[in-house]
Amino acid sequence: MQDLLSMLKALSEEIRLRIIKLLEGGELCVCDIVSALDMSQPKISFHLNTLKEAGFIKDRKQGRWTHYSLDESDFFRRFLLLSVLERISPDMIADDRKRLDNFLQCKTSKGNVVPLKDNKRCCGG
Amino acid sequence: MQDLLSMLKALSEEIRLRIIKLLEGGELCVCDIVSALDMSQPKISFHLNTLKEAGFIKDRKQGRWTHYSLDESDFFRRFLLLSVLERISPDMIADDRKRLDNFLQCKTSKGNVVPLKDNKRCCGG
DNA sequence: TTTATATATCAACATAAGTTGATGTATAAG
DNA sequence: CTTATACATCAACTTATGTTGATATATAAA
Repeated sequence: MQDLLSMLKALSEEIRLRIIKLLEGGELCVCDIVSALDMSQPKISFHLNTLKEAGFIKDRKQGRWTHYSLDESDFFRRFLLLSVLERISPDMIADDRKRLDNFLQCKTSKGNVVPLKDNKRCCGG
Repeated sequence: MQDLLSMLKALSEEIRLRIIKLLEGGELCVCDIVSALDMSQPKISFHLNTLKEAGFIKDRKQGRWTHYSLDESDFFRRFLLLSVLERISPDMIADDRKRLDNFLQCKTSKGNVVPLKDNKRCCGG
C-alpha cells in the first residue's frame, strides 16, 4: 500500500510530471533539467530524488554529472507513467522543451557533451 | 494538467484509497464509512469531498443521509481507479470491511435501512 | 414544537511537503 | 595545488494538506 501511495504522490506534482515528460525524450543530466524548467538546482534535485525514491527514474553518475533516465524495470510503473503522460499534451511543456533544446544546442556547440573537454561550464560561461 | 493532478492527488492518500475500496462494493452513506474506518465524521467528510471534487465519487441525498458511490461517468477515471485498486489486496482493508459489515448488519437488524422507520439512531442507540 | 440524527462546514491547530540560500563533496581544469 | 563545475544536502522558512472540536443546517421522530 505504501509503495503504491509513494508512486501516486510522486506523480501528483506538476514539476515532477514536467521532469518525467522531458525524460521521455531520453536521459538528461541535472543541469539540463534545471535549464529546461528554469528553476533552482536544489529544487530540481529535490524532485528528482522524490521520483527516484518512488522508482520512476534512475541515475547514472559519470564524472561530475548525474544523468537521470526513466527506470523501466517495473511493469506497473511503466504502465502508470504511460497512462498518465499520455494525458499531458506536448504543448503543455513546449516551453520546457524549447529551453532544453536551446541549452543542449549551446552545450553541443561548445563541444561540451559528455565527456567534458574544452569548456569549464555547460553554458553561458 | 490541473485536472490530472487533482486526480492523482486525490488517490495519494491511504484513507481515500480505503474509502474508494469500500465503495467498490456499492453505495454507502457517510455513517457507514465512518464506522468502517472508525474515524471522526468531519474527517471522513473531508476526504469524501476531496474524492468528489476529483470526480471519483458522486453523492445522492435522501433525507438526512448522503449516499456516496463511485462516479463511473468518466472513462479515464474508471481506468485509473481500476488500475490502482487492483494493487490493493482485500486483506489490506479486511478490518474496514469487517467493521462495515458489523455496522450494516446492526442497521438492518434494527430495521434501520433507508428509508428510516423505527429507529432514532443508525446503531448503538 | 421540541428533540435527535446525519452530515456539512468552519476556525484553530498539527503535520507534511516544497522552497530557499548556504554549504559540502567529488571531480575535472588550470 | 588551486580553482571551478555539477550536484547533493541541510537548516530555516513557507505553503499546502489533514485533523479536531465546535457549531450549523436539514430532516425526521416524538
